Amino acid sequence: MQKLNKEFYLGTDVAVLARELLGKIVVTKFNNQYTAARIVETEAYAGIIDRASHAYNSKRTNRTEIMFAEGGYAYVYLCYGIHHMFNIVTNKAGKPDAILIRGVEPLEGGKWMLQRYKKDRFDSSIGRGPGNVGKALGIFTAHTGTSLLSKHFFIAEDGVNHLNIMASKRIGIDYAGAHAQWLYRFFIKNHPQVTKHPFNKSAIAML
DNA sequence: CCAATGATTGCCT
DNA sequence: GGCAATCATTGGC
Repeated sequence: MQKLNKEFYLGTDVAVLARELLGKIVVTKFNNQYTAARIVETEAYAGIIDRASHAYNSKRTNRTEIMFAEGGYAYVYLCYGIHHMFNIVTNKAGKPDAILIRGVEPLEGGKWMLQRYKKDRFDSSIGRGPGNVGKALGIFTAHTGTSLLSKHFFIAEDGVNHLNIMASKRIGIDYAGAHAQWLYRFFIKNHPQVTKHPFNKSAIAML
């Protein structure tokens, strides 16, 4: 399995990168628990010009500081006090783009995932939704700032496969005004680990 | 200092 | 379809 290199993360078009991440594999090996899952849904957040981005208007806080680093780091933040949201920082240093991983298909380490959910059987909710991505893979806010070129936390190339990719508006960002209309959400058509949402119906197929 | 809230989820009726 | 859970971060005082 080939680890994505630094150049990938330095790409300057966050929407293109969000689409390219579909099908790739997130690998974590925390506390000696190996888990891997295929990315099936992403959202792009375009740095300082995007009203939906935490770094909009160059807003720098302790939390968002990692977004301003060069691409290739994890940005993990807590949402609603419960959900650990895993983002991938991209672009050059000073260009705070990020990609939210919203859905993954479990591939390896199912027993660790079940343990994290306190379940004894698999169901399609495991890995579906951004909060569940962190939950399945054991990613917490403490991992923010971790390099994705490290041994225990990285993204890997998957072999070849033709994916049926759809684009839609992003979920849960009504406050972003006109920017909420951008087609910056990408997902694999009809995949069970993709969030169920009305936007799915108006999504556009991509070549 | 302190109140308000969110790139959400899952359980309830 | 409605809504409670739960807390770090944020911004206002």
